[in-house]
Amino acid sequence: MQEPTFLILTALVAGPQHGYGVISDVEQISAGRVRLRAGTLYAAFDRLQEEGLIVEDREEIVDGRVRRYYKLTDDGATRLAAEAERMRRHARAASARLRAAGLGGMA
Amino acid sequence: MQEPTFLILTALVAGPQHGYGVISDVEQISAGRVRLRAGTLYAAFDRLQEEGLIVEDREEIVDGRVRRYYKLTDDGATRLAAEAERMRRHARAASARLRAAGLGGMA
DNA sequence: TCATCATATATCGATGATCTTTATATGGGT
DNA sequence: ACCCATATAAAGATCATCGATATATGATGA
Repeated sequence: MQEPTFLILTALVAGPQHGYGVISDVEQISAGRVRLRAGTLYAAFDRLQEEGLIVEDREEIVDGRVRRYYKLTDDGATRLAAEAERMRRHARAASARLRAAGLGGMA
Repeated sequence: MQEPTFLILTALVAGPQHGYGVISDVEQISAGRVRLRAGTLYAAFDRLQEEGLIVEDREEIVDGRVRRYYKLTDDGATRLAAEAERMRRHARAASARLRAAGLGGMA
């Protein structure tokens, strides 16, 4: 699972959100470092729904525009937890080795 | 940076290694979970050398077969440290939210 | 008022990067 | 005769990026 996908799932843990809500949330989560493109997001929505990790929650009409909300499924939460664990393990392995080698820009 | 690339760099922190050495090392680092394909590896070697994150170290001939060793550059180590930090941050954000929501398969 | 511009929202298609799959080549060990 | 270690290459898949389009409302300004 790549970074944008991971962050989209993370955003949805906090409750159902629509496209643009996810975009701003991800920007916050990543401290402004990850700015999702609309194309990336909506393609990911389709794919994740296909995989059963998210589902459409509801639609609202606000100022004449549709807002489509998606929410995380149980499978989605389980999957996200597994991915987080995997990332933590890999990050730990890398840092341990960098420390052992006295390298690694921890200036 | 995707997972295979990250793990290849991690493997090289421990010192210069050749293709098949990296494959076994990555298998160890990831506790058997990530098994690099030859195609993935050699393509990544080319790309990472292009980017200046690794360099060719030396060649050996063992039993008539070439072994080409690569090693991490300083840029490579810095980059790996940054990626590890980024992953840790994202993993932490996801876990915090999952915990707050009482979800997340931490059975 | 009317035209224009910006904003929020969603959609689509082309392109690009990275990984997977599969096949090929070679020399030594069993 | 076959398997293993090692490297290379090409086709295909997946996912992300980039850039464009569409629509309705709100804001700006002549």
